[in-house]
This record gives sequence, C-alpha cells and structure tokens, in this order.
Amino acid sequence: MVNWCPRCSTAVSDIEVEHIQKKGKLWDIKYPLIDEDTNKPSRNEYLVVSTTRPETMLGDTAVAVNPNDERYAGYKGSKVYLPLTGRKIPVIEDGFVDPEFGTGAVKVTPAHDPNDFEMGKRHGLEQINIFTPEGVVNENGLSYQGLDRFQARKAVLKDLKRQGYLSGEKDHVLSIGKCSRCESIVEPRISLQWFVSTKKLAGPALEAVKDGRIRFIPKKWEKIYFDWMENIRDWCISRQLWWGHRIPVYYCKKCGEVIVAETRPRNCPKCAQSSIEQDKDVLDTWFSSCLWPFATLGWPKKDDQLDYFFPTSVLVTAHDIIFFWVARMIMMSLYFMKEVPFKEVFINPLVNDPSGQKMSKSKGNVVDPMDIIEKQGADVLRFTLCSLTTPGKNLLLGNDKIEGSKNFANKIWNASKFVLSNIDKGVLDTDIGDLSLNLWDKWILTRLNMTISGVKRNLEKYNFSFACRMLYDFFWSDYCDWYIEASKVRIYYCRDEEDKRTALYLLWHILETYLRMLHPFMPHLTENIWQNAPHEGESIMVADYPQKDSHLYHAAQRQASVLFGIVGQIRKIRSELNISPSAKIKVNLSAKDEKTRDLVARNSKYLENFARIGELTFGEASQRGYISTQWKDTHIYIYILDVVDIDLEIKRLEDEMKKVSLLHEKSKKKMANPQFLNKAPQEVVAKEKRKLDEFTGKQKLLSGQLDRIKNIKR
RNA sequence: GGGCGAUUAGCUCAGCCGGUUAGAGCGCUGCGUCGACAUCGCAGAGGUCAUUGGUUCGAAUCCAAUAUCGCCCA
Repeated sequence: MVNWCPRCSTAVSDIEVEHIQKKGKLWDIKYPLIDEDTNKPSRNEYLVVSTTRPETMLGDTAVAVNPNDERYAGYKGSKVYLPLTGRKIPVIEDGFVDPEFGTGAVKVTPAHDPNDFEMGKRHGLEQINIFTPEGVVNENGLSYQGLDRFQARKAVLKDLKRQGYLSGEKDHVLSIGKCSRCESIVEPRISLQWFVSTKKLAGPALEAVKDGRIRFIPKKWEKIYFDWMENIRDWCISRQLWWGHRIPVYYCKKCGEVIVAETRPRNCPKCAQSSIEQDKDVLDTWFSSCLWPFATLGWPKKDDQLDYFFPTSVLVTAHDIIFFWVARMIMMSLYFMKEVPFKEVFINPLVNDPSGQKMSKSKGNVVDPMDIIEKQGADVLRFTLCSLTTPGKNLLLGNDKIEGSKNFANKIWNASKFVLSNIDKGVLDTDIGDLSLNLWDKWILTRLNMTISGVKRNLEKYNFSFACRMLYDFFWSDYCDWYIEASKVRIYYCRDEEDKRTALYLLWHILETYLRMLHPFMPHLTENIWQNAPHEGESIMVADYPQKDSHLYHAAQRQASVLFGIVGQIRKIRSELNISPSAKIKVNLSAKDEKTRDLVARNSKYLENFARIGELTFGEASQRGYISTQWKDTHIYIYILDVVDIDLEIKRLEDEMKKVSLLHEKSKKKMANPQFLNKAPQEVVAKEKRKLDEFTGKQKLLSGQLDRIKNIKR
C-alpha cells in the first residue's frame, strides 16, 4: 500500500505526505446483522460502525471489534449486511481496534486504509479497490461509478440517510495527509511499487553521526536525525511521472523474469527470449539526489574527480531537507562508497517572509532574491543573509535589515571615496616599518587585528552573524567614527608632513586589508573599490585573506579608551545642557596621574576636534563658572556660565546622582555580604570592590558639584 | 498522542559552559548640514530577560512545573 496522489497520478513516499489536523465529521452507520435462519438482514439487530470516510464502505469486506470489548462479545463469526451494496461481510475481532473510538466497531476497507490493509492481511480478507488512479469511483462502486471521492461521499451519505442506515453525525478532528507537491488529499492505494529496504542502510548512517564522523552544526539537529533514523520506514521510490531517471528494471514478456541491469539486456537470461520491456516508472528524484555526492563525479568509475571531491568537508543546507536529502546521502554514500559523504553538516536557518511565515508558492509570500538583487544589489542581499545567520531555526528577511546592509555598503563606499581621494601614489612609496606610528595608528592596527582574528574564529564556528557584526562594527565605529575623524586633524591641520603621510598610509592600509576581509561577504563592492585603490595582484578574489598580525598595542588600546571616555563625557554634557554643536566651549582637564596628563596634552588637537573645544587648558582651573565631571581619574571642567541654563545642569546632576546611588547601593550590599566575600572568586570580589570605590567617588563628586552650582544660582 | 524548540527594549533578534551598569539594528526623542557619507553625525529615552518555584553567596544564563506560540513525527 502506498500514498497515492490522485492529481499527480503517482505514488509518493511517506515523508512527502504532510499531515494536517482538520475539522471533519464522524458518521455512525448501521450495518444490520444477518439473521442466521433466514440469511437475510435483520430488521432490528445491527452493529453501528463509526467512520470518517463513509464512501469507502463500498469497498468494505469486514466489520471489526476489539476482542476485549464486552459490548461485542459473541459477534465474532456473525455476518452483517453492507448497506447500498447487497453484500454480506463478516464480523472479525482484532486487537488493533480502539474501543474508545466511536462506537468501538469499525468498518474494514483493506484496499483503502493502511491499518485496514494490515488487518485484512491478518484475517485473509478480500481487497476491493473502488477507485481509479484519479480518485474516481470505478466499476466496483456500483451505481456510484464515475463520481469522484468527494461527490461519492455526499451521494453515499444521502442514500444511507434516505434508507435509514445513518444513525449519527458529529464533529471530529482528524488528521489528513496532503501531497507535499500539490496539496491534494493523498489516497492510500494498493499498487505494485519498488521500495528501498532502509533498515540495513540506517544502521551505519546512524553510527556515523553518533561516533562523530559526521557533525551537525548546530548540534541540536542530530536529535532530529537520530529520531528519524531510528524509526525509519521502507522507502517507496517508484514514481509514475515523466521526469526522473527511468527505473533500471526489465521484464521478460515471455516468462516474466525480472532483470535489474545498467543497460537493456538483449535476451532474457532465463528463457533467452528477446521480448523485453523496461519498467515504465521513474525513480523518486530524491533517490537520484541522494546519489549526488558520488554519482556526479563519474561513479561507479573511480577517476580523479571522484577521488578528489569525495568525501567533501561540509554540506550547507536547511533543516527542512535533513530527511529528504542529508540523511539519504549519508546512507547511500556509506552503502556504495563505504565512506561518509561529508564531515560537517551546517544547517542554516530557513528564510521566512518578513512576518515569519514559511515561504510557499501557494501562499504567494515568496521573496524572490532576484528582486532584491535588482533593487538593492547582490552584496546587500548576501551581507543581509549572512548577518541573519544565527543558530536559530528561522530567519526573517525583512526590509529594514536589507536597508541596514544597504546603508552599510553606502558607508563603505563613501569612506573609501574619502580615503582614495586623499591619497596619492607617493604616499604609498614607503613601508609600514619606516613610519612612526602614533596612538591612533597603533590603536586602529590593534583593532584591525582583533577583528581579523574575531572574524576568523566566528567563521570557523559557522557563526556568520557574529562575523558580520564584527566587520560592521569595526568599519563603522572604529574606522569611520574614530580613525578617519582623527586622521582629518592630521591631514587638514597638521604641519607635520611625516605625520600626515603616516595617516594617509594607514588609512589606505587599513582599508585595503579590510576590503580583503570583507570580500567574501560583499564581493562586488569590495572588488570595485579595491581595483580603484593601490593594490597588488589581479583581483581581490584571489588576494590573500588577511592574517592576524601578532603585534598588538595594548597600551594604545588603554590610552585610546581614556580619550574616548573623556570625549564621551564632554559630548554627553554638551547634549544634556543643550549646548549648540557649533558652539566651541572652554574646557580644562586635570589628572592626578602624570601619564594621563601627558596623554591628554599630547592629544589636545584631537580632543578639541572630537568635542568641539575652542580653548583647552590643563592643570587646576579656577572653578568659577565651570562645572566638572570625571572620567576615570581625569577631572573635566567645562565652562558653562553664560552658555547654559543652570536649572538644566541641576537637573542633570540630580538625575546622575540617582543613577549612581542605585548602583552604589547594590554594590555596597554585595560587599557587605560575608557569604559573597568568602565564596566568590577573589577576582570577582576585587572587581566589585573597585566598582564600589568608583561609585563612592562619583557620589562625593556629584554632591560637591550640586552644592557649588546651587551657590552659583544664589 | 510522541518529540523538539522558542518566550529578552515598540519591532526583529544577539547574549545563555552562572558574577557586565543586559546589548545590536530598525523605530522613537532632542540637537545638528564641521571639506566621505542626511543612505549621515552627536546625544538620549526605552527592559522586574513569559510566570511560579528550586539550586547557588550570586540566575536572563542551571533545574522543575505552568502558560502561550512554533516546528517535526504519528
């Protein structure tokens, strides 16, 4: 018995049938008992059977009850009259019958239900097929011949009702199988088909994943794979379609011998007759597909291609075809090649529509990648998909994500334009080793290195989303927001030609390296820019992928973060106090630590530029008219008299005070807990102590400021 | 009916081998056109991490139950 699609007019395998829950009806039908004496239907004794498919009664050959069901004890061996047909069918007992279902008595239709088919075999029942391959009632369906399945149901019900055989009807949720290709309701059908016996194939395939020769990423999919392999069923591979590989089976018309051969035999090996015909059916395309890892490489000939490309390293696919394809490739490779076809299976998320629905042609919500490429570009699509590739099961391809990638591409384009328009060939006639790098250069080189290793690490883990994130953040936040901005100071205002040259060289160097790193994610854009930039080599496609440089400037990292912090504090205050972005303010910085003082002084030009400072002074300032804030141990004084509204500043300080007090409270509580001090690791405690000190300091500072500013107001 | 997974900012999602002031993008608010970029810049608001219990000095993170949703298999 196979799953038959009446619309496609072919058999389909179990996994090509999609089961859905649907509201339907459960009908009760009276089957009158045959009076033993008269051999005629009794008028008042009958069995009531429950069914969801009344039309199939035309093919009933028994009524079954559970042997333990006392209600029906003693009916075994009796016969009942099958309404509408005039046939008499036996009552049988079978443990499969669920006494809880309907009335506990079921009709048995061995030709049209898989369970009934099994039951029929157990009890030697006749199989009466009542449908044509198209799902229309055939000559066995008496007067109903010519009606399709659904019309036949209506007609049968109508007649049963008229003749008084219908005794009940109620709502019932049933599971129906639909053809995954066309959504027609699948019809169980008895027919002769080729099957693959799967049990023997499944064992080694299960083993290969269990012992780690094949690894699923993410690992959770292994469970799904195991579950299927452990409960695998034989696979119907014949299809009555015109596409696909013709089944290599031949029949001798004379003696009926079955011959399996690569090429058509001339004569029957048994009776030597030449009248031979090939099986008309074709193979399930998934059967052909699962031979793909080796059949595409010349197999069964063992040539160089096969040797080189089989087995391969990784299969990238989505979870919806783990059974259809992945599992079967593994089975077949192990069977024919005695080897796994690939070592890793990376399961990427399924691309859903923007509202999270699975894309399907019938729903009409399919996003055509070509449309996105047309409108936004291939790089944008590619980067978007990569950045959405997280270990999850689905990803939503939404417009705002695509928009984000487009903006990113635009950012790269513009930044490159800036760099390329400023450098000239002479700038690059130098070697990085000859340049005297400043803080910014060392910092960006270090960030570049960290990004290179981070991207590599995440690619190795198939964490594409993270890799994209690092690429995005490095370029936008580090390179554009800070390094390019810092370089403007050197290019536009600096008198030091050497320093300017260094900046330009580094701008190019970082960009060129970055382009090579980004290339797999945005191939066209990077190639275009790279070709317009000084470079070595034919194409970025074959250029080396950036490698991590072991030299990391940790001191530069720390120093840069101090400068970023100071700039951040000033910008925050400017914004909170509504100081116009165009207003150049007076700032004084003082730090206890000499190194910090030195750092800040050396970078005054940059600080002025980043924080829009008109006059920057160092050392203790007169505090009149200034407000102060702090970053680490650097005190920042900003002249606000005449610039801002004092009340705004009071509010700002009070808000800040609230936040800090909350944190202080939390930290203090932790440090007061002896359990925490005893049991937590030393470094965690030390860290907490540092935090508490910081919060305490801040609180003191803020309350001092509040006092002062309130004085100014008075 | 069996199994798997999810539930974190308005939205889409990271984080989850326990200790961060819980992050990003989009959206939102305020300010802004300084010689790459308004497809932009600066700053900000917004979360009792579904609920309830448990383990722990400490839970978004580990365990259990509940609820809701999704998927797979019968």
